[in-house]
Amino acid sequence: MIEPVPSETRQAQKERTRQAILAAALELSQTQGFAQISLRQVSRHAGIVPTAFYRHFESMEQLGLALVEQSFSTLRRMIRDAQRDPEVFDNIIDAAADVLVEAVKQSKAHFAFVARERVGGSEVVRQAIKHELDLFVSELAVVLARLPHIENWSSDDVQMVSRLFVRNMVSNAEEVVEMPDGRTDLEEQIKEGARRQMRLIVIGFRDWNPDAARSSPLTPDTR
Amino acid sequence: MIEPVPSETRQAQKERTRQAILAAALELSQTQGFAQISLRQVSRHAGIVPTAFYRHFESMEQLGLALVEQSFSTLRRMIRDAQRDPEVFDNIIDAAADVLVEAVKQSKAHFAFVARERVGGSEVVRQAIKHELDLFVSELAVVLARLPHIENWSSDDVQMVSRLFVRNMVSNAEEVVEMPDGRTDLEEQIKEGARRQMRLIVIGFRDWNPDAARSSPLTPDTR
DNA sequence: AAATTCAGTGAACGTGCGTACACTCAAATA
DNA sequence: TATTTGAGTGTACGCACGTTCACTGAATTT
Repeated sequence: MIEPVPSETRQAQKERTRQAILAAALELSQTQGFAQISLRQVSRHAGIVPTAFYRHFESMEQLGLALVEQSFSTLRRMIRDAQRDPEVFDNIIDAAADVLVEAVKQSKAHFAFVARERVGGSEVVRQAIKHELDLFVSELAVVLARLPHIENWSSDDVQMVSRLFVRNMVSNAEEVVEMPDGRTDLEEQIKEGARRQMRLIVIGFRDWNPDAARSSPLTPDTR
Repeated sequence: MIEPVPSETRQAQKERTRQAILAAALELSQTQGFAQISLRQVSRHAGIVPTAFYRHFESMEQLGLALVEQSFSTLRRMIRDAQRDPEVFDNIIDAAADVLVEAVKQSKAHFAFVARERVGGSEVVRQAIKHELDLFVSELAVVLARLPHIENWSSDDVQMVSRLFVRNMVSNAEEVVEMPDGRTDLEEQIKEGARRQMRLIVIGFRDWNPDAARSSPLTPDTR
C-alpha cells in the first residue's frame, strides 16, 4: 500500500498519497456518488489508515473541492490544446463536437464527477462547480467572439450563445459518461447530435435576429 | 404525530401516513439529496417509529421510486391541463415557457427531486427517471407533430426537436429550482431565456433543413 | 551523530444506522 | 359479541462511521 519507494523524497511520497486519495475518491464516486462515500472507504481504497487522511485533507468536503479543481483543470487543458489546432478556427462546431467526445472519453471519471455533483452534491461542492462553469462560459465567449459569423454580434448575445453551448456541452457530456464502454457507434451519434445542436443555436440565432450586433438585441417580443 | 382522526377509516389512515412519509422524504431530500437521507430520518420526520416505515415501503429505494412516480404524475397533470388551453395551440413556445415556470414554482420540491436524482441518485432511481423522461419526449412529440410549422416534418425530426425541448425543460427547471424564493424578476428572465431557446430550436431547425419532411432528413453534412 | 519533523499507525470512543423481533390495541370482520 | 387483522410501538443487536489521541520510525535538519 503506497510502497515507500526509497529514492523518493518525503515531499514526493506525500504527493503520491494525495493523488492516491484523489484517485480513490474519484473511482468510488463513480458508482455511488461522491456525497455518499465515506472517509473510511476512501482511505481504505487509497491504502492508508483513516486517520492518515487528515494529513492531506481536513474533511471530505475539502477533498470534494480538490476534485472539482482537478476536473476543471483537465477540461481547461484540453480546450487550450484544441485552440492551437488551426482547423478549429475554420469549423468550431465540428471541432467542438470532436473535442467534447474525446475529452469526455479520456477523462470520463472527472466529467462524471462534475455532471453528478453539479446537481447532486453538497451545497459547497455544487457552488464551486457552478462558479467554474460560469467562468468557462465567459472564457468560451471570448473564443467565440473572434469567429467569422459571430464577430459583429453584441457581447450580450455572444455570452448567451456561449451559455447555450456550455449547457449543451454538459448535457452531451452526461450522455457520453452514461455511454456503455464498447459502443463507438453511439459515440458518433452523440457527436452528430452535438454538432446539430450547435448549428441550430448559431443558425437560429443569426436568422432570428440578423442585426444582433446593433440595436436592441433579442427583444422583439413577437408573441 | 399523525393524529388518529377517529372518523377516518383504517385504509385512509394508512394512506395518510404513506403521504406523510413521501412528504417527509421529499422535504428532507431538498437539503441533502435523497440518496443521503436515512430511513430513520424520514420516519422521524413523518412522525412514526423506524420499524413502521416497513408497513409502507420495503426499502428506501422503493420509496425513491414512489417519489419518481409522484413527481412525473404531477408534471403530466400540468401538461394535460395546459393542453386544454386553446392559446397553447397558437403559441406553444410562450405557453410552454409559462407552464414550465409556473409548474416548477408550484411543485418545486418534486422538480428538484427529479433534477437531482436524475444524475445523482442511485442507479435504480436514475433509470426510472430516465425512462419517464424518454416517455415524456415521445408524448411531447405527438403534441408537437400537430403544430402548424411542424406538421410536415419527418417523425424522426419531430422526435429530435422534442428531445431538445425536454432537455431544455430540464435545464430550465434546474434554474427555477435553484432560484431564490423572492426573485420574481429572475423568473421572468428564465422564462424569456426558455422562449428564446425554443425559438432557436424551431427556427434553426426549419432554416437549416427546410425540407425535413421528405428525403434524407438531417444528413446534408455541409462542413 | 544527535535532534527534529511529520506521514502513517492502531486502539478506542460515541453516534446513527438498518433490521429483527415480540408487543399492543383499535378497527374490521365474522 | 367474539375473533382476527394489521398499523404503529419499543427494545435490542451488530456494524460502519468520524474523530481523538498517543505512538512509531524513517527522512530531514541541525
